[in-house]
Amino acid sequence: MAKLAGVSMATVSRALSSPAVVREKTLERVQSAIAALGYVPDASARTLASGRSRTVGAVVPTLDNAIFSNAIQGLQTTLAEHGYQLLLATHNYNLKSEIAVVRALSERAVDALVLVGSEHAHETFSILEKSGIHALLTWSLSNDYPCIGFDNFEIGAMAARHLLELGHRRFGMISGITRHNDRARQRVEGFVNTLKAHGLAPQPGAICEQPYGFAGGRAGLQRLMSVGAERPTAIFCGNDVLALGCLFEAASLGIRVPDDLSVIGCDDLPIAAEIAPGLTTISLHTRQLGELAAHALLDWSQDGTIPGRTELPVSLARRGTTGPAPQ
Amino acid sequence: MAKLAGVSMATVSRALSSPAVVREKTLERVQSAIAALGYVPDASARTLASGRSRTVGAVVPTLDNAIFSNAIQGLQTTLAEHGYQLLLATHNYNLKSEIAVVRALSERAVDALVLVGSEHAHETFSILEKSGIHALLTWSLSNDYPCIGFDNFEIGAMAARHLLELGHRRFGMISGITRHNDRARQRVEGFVNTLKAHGLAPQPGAICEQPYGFAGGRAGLQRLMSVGAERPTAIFCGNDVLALGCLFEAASLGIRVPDDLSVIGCDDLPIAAEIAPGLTTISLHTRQLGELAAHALLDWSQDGTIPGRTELPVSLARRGTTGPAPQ
DNA sequence: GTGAAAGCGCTAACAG
DNA sequence: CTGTTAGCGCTTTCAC
Repeated sequence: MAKLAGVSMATVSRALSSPAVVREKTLERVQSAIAALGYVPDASARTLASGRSRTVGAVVPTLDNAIFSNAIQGLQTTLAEHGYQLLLATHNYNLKSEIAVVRALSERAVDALVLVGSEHAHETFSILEKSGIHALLTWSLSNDYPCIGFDNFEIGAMAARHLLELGHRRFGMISGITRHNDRARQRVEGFVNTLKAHGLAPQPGAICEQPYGFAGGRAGLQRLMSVGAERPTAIFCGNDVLALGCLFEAASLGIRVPDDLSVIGCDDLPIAAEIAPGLTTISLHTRQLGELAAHALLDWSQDGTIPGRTELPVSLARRGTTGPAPQ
Repeated sequence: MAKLAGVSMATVSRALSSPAVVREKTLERVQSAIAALGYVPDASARTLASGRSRTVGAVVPTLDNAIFSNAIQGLQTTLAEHGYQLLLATHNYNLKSEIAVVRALSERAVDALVLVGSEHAHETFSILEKSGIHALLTWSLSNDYPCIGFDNFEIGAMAARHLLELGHRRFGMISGITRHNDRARQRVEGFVNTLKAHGLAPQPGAICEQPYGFAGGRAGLQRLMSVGAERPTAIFCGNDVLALGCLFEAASLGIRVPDDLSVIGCDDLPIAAEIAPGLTTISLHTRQLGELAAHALLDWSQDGTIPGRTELPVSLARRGTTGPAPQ
């Protein structure tokens, strides 16, 4: 024991967790003993005895999507700065996996958990309640739980307004898979409802769901262009990767953007600014979301401050791939 | 206690960790009691008592680079399938941060740790030794530690050979920052040494280090094109993001690829296949690296099988942005 | 300010 | 196959 340095284990413990409460001289002796012995405290013992693990869990759909890995990067970095570690898990948009993963993390005695979206299995919520783990929802807004996210309905509405202002009248949308994904669903709703409000409800078949990836964006454009005479002159893509795929396919098909077709995405990935013409897209600041989430969780588990509902701003970025309606 | 279901806590423990060793009837009773009570085992207590946490740590430079987030995705998914959790940390290419983070994870009693690259601070290695934590190096190959990675020297050599075969004689390279990054450094060495072996040592100034990002690739091309008359006809970029930035800048500058300039990257990101012409690049299979690492760690901490040195294949993908030397 | 003692909830021999 | 008995290494009252 490091208390071969003349003090009791209780004092060592205090020297480590609340240095302010031990006399300066004692503190020094403890610290040099620690250095000499190469002593490393055991987190599992600390957790067991104190009930706090200084670890937070995060469950995201996948890290293959840059928006999530960026947010996790921000979350982890901020947590680490405050002595917290990150237990990370993914569920690949599978509700069962999410339940399993949340259960696994809850056993790990995480001090708090961040989830993506507001739609989760009943069981997920009940595990959280029973274990009393603080949960923070991200990306979406919720009235029932602490959350920090975007108004996804507004994102869709914003895209619609932009396109309407440019004079378009025939619209298409390439959405991500909406099943078990409230973000994707709300973007569709925001887009469609806004068009409807202008008496321009999109035709059946004009809303096309595609799996995440460039291939999805390509397939989406093919579908939307094959509906006959009433081809859309403007397409809203639920995220930038679909938008990029759509753009690549347009190039393959010889469709000029934005002359023949306007395309707008969402996320504002770094590459959106690099391609020519720059992709019109909606900025989200996902990195910041991760950092804010970290601070909210830190405050929650340290001071007991329950986070409220934080809405992050969204805004239109660039206007390269959208332009006036043809003719 | 769940042993209100008629058995001792020891039996509950066995029912959970080695179900094969308890009688079927007893097992059932325990399980229904568990379900009824909503009992959730406490991982910190299990860890403290057993000395195993069923948690592995991973330390990567950053998640903002898709190659790392892909590998982590593979690692985490595979670990979860076997009941293991992932503690994730990043260091942003900062040696001090890495030490801090490795220390933090070692306190968390991780059963094993995965690191990126073979170059680390002495202190990092000594923490690992003292704590006896199993460490697996990834991305690079090592003769001293268990590892699973790529031959980064060969990657540079492969790029050089490809360009030499196309008849190029004046070369440039846009490398990632080589300080504290053995992968980047070895790629440079492989490239340069191979050229030297053919009597075609690149001029001073032809090897240009740039920070990761599209901007780095753009700046790199500007630098290489401003060296005067002896402009390179072929450029090897240390990774695809730099290569893409280089390509974007070439487009801005009116340099035709591959007619005026050949560009080759490394990583084979999904977008490499989508842009036109497809980016010539070297495939790495980082997802697989993550999965293999998971299996290696699982075997190591469960059966004690010490992983050896695994070299993952690399190969040339596509030939869109490279072509014969001009003239 | 500091020490002594009582666990935190589980696993791991050891009997039986 | 199952119960009993010790701790795992720390935090935390409670006295001093």
